[in-house]
Amino acid sequence: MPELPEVETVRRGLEQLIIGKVIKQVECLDSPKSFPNDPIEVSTQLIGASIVATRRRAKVLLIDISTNYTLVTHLKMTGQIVFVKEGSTPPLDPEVNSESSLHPLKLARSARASADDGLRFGAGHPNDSLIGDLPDRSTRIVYEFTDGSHLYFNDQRKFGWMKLYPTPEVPNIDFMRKVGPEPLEDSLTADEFVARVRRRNNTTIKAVILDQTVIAGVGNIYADESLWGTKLHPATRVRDVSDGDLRQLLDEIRVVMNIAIEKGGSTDRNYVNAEGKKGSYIDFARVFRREGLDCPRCGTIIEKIRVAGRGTHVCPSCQPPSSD
DNA sequence: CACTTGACCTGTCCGC
DNA sequence: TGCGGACAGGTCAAGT
Repeated sequence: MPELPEVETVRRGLEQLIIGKVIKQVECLDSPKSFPNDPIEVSTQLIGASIVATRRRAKVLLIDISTNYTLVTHLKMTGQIVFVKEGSTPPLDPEVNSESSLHPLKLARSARASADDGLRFGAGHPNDSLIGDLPDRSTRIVYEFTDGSHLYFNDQRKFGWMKLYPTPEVPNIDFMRKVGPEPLEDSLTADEFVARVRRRNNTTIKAVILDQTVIAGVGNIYADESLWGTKLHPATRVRDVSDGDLRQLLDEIRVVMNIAIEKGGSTDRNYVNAEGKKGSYIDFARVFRREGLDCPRCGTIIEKIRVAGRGTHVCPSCQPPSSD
């Protein structure tokens, strides 16, 4: 699901693909929730304007427009932003939106997941003629640029949203005011991280690092991965975690996120980058979605439990539960 | 106030 | 084969 590394991958892709392009038309194919702005304001501020920059804060993507407005986007769980060149076949990996019949685990573990796409292609999709074609059933908003290329905002589950704000107002958006520091910026020191986590001494360590007001951008995948790296059980209360372990946890968050950005993010089910391609971090994951498989560190079978209301993956040997 | 749970959605998988 | 229910998880609102 789009967490910090996935959103950053999309941002970098868009930076190469849409800077300078001029918007010719905007079409909203869905309820106002996907695009709750006044349509007249949207067309006034967007039509004829050009894309000047792409930014990211936490899991929020920011696309700056020449009219001093910014498209603020949250992909939530199943959102995608896909760029398609004029006249080119849309590159969206067909199995991503067509919900292949394969179990995600088998998909993730398949050594050559892409090699047999062709077979799954015809067999799995309900409508072969629409395979990989955009817009599709999940498309919410379509931007057409003057050169004939398109940008699609897709979201199967409609949790995501895209909203237009005057650029100077972006820092005043409620979420932006409350969100915690960026984990990959040097300005976040280990001391500050420990202090922020310690404010929530009575809850579980996993719930705390998922809290966007404590630290930005950590979601379920990288929470499980970084806790495994620190050998901390996700249900451990913060008060039972040492300062040293908290410092190491920040290091692990940084390590897994940097690797994930290198790998182009994690595609569990729906995530694709700005060119419609899947990320490969999931193949390097050490616990996430690996229940029933061997822990890569000690060989113990990885278990799936529930912590902070989320599916949670742990090695019961490396990450023993605290006695509490 | 601190913390947990449910709602928002759609599609898939599993058991009966 | 069909059907109901559990599940997936980012964030906010409501509840304890």
